[in-house]
Amino acid sequence: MTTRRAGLRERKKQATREALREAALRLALERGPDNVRVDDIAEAAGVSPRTYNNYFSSREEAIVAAVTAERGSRVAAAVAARPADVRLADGVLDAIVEQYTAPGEPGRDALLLITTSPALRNAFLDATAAIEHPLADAIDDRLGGTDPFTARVLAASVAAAVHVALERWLQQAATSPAGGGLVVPAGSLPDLLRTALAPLTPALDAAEVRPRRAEH
Amino acid sequence: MTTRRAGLRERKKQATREALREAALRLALERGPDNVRVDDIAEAAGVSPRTYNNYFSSREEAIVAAVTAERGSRVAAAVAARPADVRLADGVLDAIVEQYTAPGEPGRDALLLITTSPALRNAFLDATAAIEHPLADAIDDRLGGTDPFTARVLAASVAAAVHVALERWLQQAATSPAGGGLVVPAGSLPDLLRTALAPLTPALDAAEVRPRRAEH
DNA sequence: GGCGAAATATGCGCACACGCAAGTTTGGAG
DNA sequence: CTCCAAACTTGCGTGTGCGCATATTTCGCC
Repeated sequence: MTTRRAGLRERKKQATREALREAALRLALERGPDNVRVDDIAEAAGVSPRTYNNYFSSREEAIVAAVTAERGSRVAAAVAARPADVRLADGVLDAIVEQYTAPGEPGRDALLLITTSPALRNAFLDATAAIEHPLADAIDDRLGGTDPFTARVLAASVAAAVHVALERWLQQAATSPAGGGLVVPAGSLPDLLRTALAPLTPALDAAEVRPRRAEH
Repeated sequence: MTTRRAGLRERKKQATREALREAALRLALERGPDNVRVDDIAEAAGVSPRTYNNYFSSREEAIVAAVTAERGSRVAAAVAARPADVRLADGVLDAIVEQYTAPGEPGRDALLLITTSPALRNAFLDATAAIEHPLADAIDDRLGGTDPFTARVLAASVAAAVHVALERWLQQAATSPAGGGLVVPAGSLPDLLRTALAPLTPALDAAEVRPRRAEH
């Protein structure tokens, strides 16, 4: 068929996964997050309720996934795409900021929706952990012969910093419900991300400069 | 009464919380983790099943809490107790290693139990997040006039590194009994913690040396 | 010492997450 | 083409997490 690589199976899986994401987000947007049951999402996607939980382990996960899907691989690709002569810290920072400031077309009102419900906020924050493994691989590639464990720790730290930044962002986004204006004027997300990642710069630099064993 | 501080309410809360922890761990040890229902734990602690979920939000949390309780405040206190002239990085590292290598009397077989069940492993790893806030406060105290946000990020990174170390430790603890194929260097938990925290040393040093605003 | 407000404990009900054991589909080997 | 094994889906049953309304306990205050 039109598919090049062997994998009709895999295509179907990705299709249902995306169908579930889209259905979950659409229903949550048009009815509000609390008026959507998993059965509704499953039905809208044309699968059994049980199958839903084979793809997502919580009700909020599918909604959030519509926004955060592929964020991990995107960040990893962005890091890998930086020219080899830029500092690792800069590359990582730019890649992160780039991915988190380009929510694309469908993401604007979706993010507003997420701000609404505490459960969705937590799910959104948890989704940050998904960048850890791809980012670890990307960092490991950059560091060449260094211990992969170090890359792993650095990636986890970056993810943790992003988590803190997003937490702060959501927090002040929720606390500023003044006029009800959907616009969140306060500290911009890029600034928050830069500020949160700044303290890690020395660690990333050190890992890059000293490719040998850590220290005695 | 014998209580000094105002708080009979608080005392009772702590009492039931500890009763739940202890009951959960005891039952899990004598019957195996899968043969313990929340109703059993609640009954053993003398409270309603509903009340259990006012204290712990999952079945595993109580069992794990019996081992990890107060770990956050312990770490924070240990950091605060270091003499003022030692480097922050060293202080944090020593405090962490100290707390995670002194599981005390009741912890040995409990940790073995946790190794058994994947659900318990995850709960144990999630419990690592509890050190973030206390540690952030402790680091903030050390850094004096610096931006608290930086301390927050550093604490989150440390917690993430500890998480990675524990993950690796549990993983090889679970894989080792079966043939022990791929044995990794640095088998002991203290070594793993030191190795995981080492890459963050430059970040902690930099935060300590430059107490003024971040940059630019 | 007693009283009103706040915090906590409990019962009820619902939706959810997931293990298990079928049925159903896919990919490949002969 | 056929058939088998592996992967995926589905229905069922159970235990669980938690919102809500209510009863009970604790605290501050006079």
